[in-house]
Amino acid sequence: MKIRQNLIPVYYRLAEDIRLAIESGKLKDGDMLPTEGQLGENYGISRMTVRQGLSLLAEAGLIATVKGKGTFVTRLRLNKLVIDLHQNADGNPFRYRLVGVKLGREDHEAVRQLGLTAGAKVILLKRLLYQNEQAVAVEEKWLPYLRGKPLLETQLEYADFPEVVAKHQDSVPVRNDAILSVGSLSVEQAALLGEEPGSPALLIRQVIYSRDDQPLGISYMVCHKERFQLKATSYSAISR
Amino acid sequence: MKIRQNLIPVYYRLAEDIRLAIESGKLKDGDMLPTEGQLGENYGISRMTVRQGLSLLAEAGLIATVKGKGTFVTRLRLNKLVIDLHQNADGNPFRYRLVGVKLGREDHEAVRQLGLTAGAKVILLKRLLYQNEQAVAVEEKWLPYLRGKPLLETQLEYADFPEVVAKHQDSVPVRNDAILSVGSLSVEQAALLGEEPGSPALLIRQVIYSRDDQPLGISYMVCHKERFQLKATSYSAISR
DNA sequence: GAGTGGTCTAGACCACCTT
DNA sequence: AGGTGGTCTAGACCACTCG
Repeated sequence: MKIRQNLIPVYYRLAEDIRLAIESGKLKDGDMLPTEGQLGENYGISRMTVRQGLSLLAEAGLIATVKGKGTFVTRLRLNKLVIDLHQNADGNPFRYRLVGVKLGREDHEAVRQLGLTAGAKVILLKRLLYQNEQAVAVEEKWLPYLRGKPLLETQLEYADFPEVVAKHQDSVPVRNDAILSVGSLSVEQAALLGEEPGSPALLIRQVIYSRDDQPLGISYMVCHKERFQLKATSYSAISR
Repeated sequence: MKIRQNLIPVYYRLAEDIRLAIESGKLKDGDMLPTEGQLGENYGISRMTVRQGLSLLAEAGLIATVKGKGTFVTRLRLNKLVIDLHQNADGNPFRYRLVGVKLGREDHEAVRQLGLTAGAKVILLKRLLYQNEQAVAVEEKWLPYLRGKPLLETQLEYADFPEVVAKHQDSVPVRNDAILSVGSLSVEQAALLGEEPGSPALLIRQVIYSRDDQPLGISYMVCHKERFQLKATSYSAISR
């Protein structure tokens, strides 16, 4: 005879119990949890179900399992932060406006980094990022030109950089490496943002790679230093 | 009679097979995978084992399961990037050097944000971040003063901000919110970094919270614009 | 009602660690 | 040798979706 609480899975409640014990300080960094068998007995559930609960905590970085030894509380890694390039620090998403498309053999650092054979054509896209009718950043993207893979206007107005690359390429994008730094506005960028040329700006340089580490696209974002702030957080909830 | 390949778990090979199918383009965004039952038959394994493999892919963001409908390929979310404040863009970790400790009732934006009662004491720590014998950033940290929770010199020289907070506080730090922006060097900061006062710099403002959203510490990092670049990546491998 | 993923069981054997 | 987590089974019932 079994009584089943359908609303909340048992493994989830186990995970919540342990999470609260950790966050309240009852379980401290390095402490060993009861063994999976013991937890199963305590909750009257099978070991596989215990493991399902513990896997949630491990995913969130709250515990670490060591084969042959046990399961231990780990201090949260709060140095690892997640940024979402979709949105500004206030949580609002961006609008895009295309301000230029060029097709040809540009001479630019990005073109060389795309690793193209000499004379290959590249596409250069310039977009303005808007928020509340105000320009907040300029984005310049380089993509290798592929015949039979037209760029659709709608994509260019709405899709973000990884999405544009995904739609335009045959290869599947699997990685995006970015570097954040500080630079200054070019004359053209300053005009688009309504700022003084040379004034400081946040730079975000993205390179999107395929599985075999071929660069599929490069993006330079130049962000207005007051209107664009990047938010990053360590937040990692346990789900389900 | 069973033949067991001990080196690589079956669920892992299942996950790798599907991952390669996705990354090579054989399975496209939105495609439905075979059902869990079918995959189990194909590989001659039980459904729970299939699910274990699929959970790896779901964790990495390659697939999404929908109850009652099926399992579907999802385009990787390459907008979400992870930054590691432990290290510079070149992958080398930092060294810290304490350049000042103050205990008292400071008047600063950070103190108000700590939500302390009027007149409560705060600790102000100033550290220099070094790399290859070169100062790359200045860090200023505010913590509420707690009696009986001394700050150890060794921690201050080696631990990063979340670790210092964890050691000094009774409450458990559970979240770190950061904002990245562009600012300029104060006279003191410029002197420490050997730069001109007022020259642009990357600002990283971190606030560490407890479970009940109490701020436990605030950190301002001011980074030399050539010597300090932040690396961010979307990379998410499947493990085990 | 048929098909799907979600939860859960009560076992089994294995690999690893400690004593 | 005994304890731990890691892998895996062959079922079961549930909740959800769709025709």
